[in-house]
Amino acid sequence: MPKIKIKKELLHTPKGTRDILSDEAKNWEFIETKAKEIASYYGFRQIRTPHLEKTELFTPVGEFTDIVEKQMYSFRTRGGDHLSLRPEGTIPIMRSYLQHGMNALPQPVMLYYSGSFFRHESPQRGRFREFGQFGLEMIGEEDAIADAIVIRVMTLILEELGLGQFTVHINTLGDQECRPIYRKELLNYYRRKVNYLCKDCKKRLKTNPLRLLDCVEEKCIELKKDAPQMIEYACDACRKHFREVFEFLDKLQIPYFLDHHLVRGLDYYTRTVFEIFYNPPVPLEEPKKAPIINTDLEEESVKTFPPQEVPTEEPPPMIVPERAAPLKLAIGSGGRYDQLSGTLSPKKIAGVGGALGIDRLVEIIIKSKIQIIKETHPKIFLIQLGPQGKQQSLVLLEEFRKAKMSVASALAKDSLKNQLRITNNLKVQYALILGQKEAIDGTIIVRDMASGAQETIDQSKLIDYFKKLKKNKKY
RNA sequence: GCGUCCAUAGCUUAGUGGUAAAGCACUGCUCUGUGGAGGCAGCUAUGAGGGUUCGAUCCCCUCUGGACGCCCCA
Repeated sequence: MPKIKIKKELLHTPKGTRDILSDEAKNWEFIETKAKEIASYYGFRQIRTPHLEKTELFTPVGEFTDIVEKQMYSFRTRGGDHLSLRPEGTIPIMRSYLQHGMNALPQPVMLYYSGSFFRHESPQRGRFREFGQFGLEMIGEEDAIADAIVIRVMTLILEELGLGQFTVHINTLGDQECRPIYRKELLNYYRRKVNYLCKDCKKRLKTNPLRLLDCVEEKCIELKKDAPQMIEYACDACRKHFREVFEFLDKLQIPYFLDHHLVRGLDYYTRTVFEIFYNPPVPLEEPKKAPIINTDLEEESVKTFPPQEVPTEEPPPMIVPERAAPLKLAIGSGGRYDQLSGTLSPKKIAGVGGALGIDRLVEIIIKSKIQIIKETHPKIFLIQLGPQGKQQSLVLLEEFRKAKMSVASALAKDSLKNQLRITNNLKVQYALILGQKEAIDGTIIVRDMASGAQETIDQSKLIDYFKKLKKNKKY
């Protein structure tokens, strides 16, 4: 045999992507199943859109956002079309809504989706180039109750997964009417201080002034303190909408946090925006000192919005140990996008949605050792010996399947010892032994693995035998 | 895009300027039809490419990949 030169680098998933192996995949499946179940209960129905869309479709994400600027997987097809792997879920769904005239359906149209999204970024904790999201969209409803329902269902999913320790950060970005006014104010404020801004923020001033608010440079944080806040400039309608949203959240006892500096990376958002953070019960590292940003936020939120009381269950004071990264990662986010449809069609369609990052949920579940999936062992294992035993075992397995009983086997193995070892490793309760002799006699040996007791019975009575055991809760 | 650290078998780790050791796992045998143990055997690695050197897995550079942070985001 000539030696083959093996390209080892081929045996590696592309950067930022990974295989989800069986054990982890169980968690994915569990999360997705749970999420679908809850979303369906609330009236959301599934939608599956292509992983590929026309590149241009995503421009409403924002011309100067990183996503559009440099994170999209875009390419030209052989036919000359410009396509992209979808970097987010909302726009394709809005496209679908418009394409299929869903405005003719009873409104709002409530949809959920689950699948992969793609962004070309440098990978790090909780960030991959292909990542999973479970998302909800409620299209065709302007009322604040829609915002609340989206948040309710998302948080309910978290609770049901045993991840009840979260805080919803929420803010309003105003609408077409009031945001430009606010933007202007913000610009006025910062223009006078342009020399004190960091390099990035000087750029932001031109491209996306709202982003100035979440800069983490010390000098910018300092300036932010006195910066005008959106809520002060929100028009009456936006103000009312925002108040209604967190009145609903109060009612639902969802721990939230008015974060006046929350702005999102996607330009199409209007009014409500939110991000959900997970707060582990026990921080991985003790916080050395309270981070400036958060104490600062907390005071402001109370001060700025007295009309409603902050929920009695005070959101945990966002302890963000400086070095414990997991806490900083949003596990879900979303917002309202009443203007989005306007960029794609003449129709004005309101909408609100949000998505959970499945990769991050899985990570939390694994790290915090939350047992969501019971380990399941097969209860019965079929051992076969000899050619006839092997043949007959195929027949028996099929009978078990029809009877809806699950039976494990290792048909490729030949030695009894080997198969028994596997049976034992799988912690199986009963082994069935079907050898040449039994195959000819039409019998089979049932072995209780715990006691080692065996009895020989007719194959024809096998299913009934186990049905009876099951009835008596013997396994 | 930037920064810090990292790279030895499927996994977890040793080790040395003279081509590598162990545990776990896996496969088989011991034992043509009765498991968990033991024994024996087998398998598999210095991420890629350059440089320094008589000689590099070890020192240097580049690349690739990873972890973490920044930016940004789920």
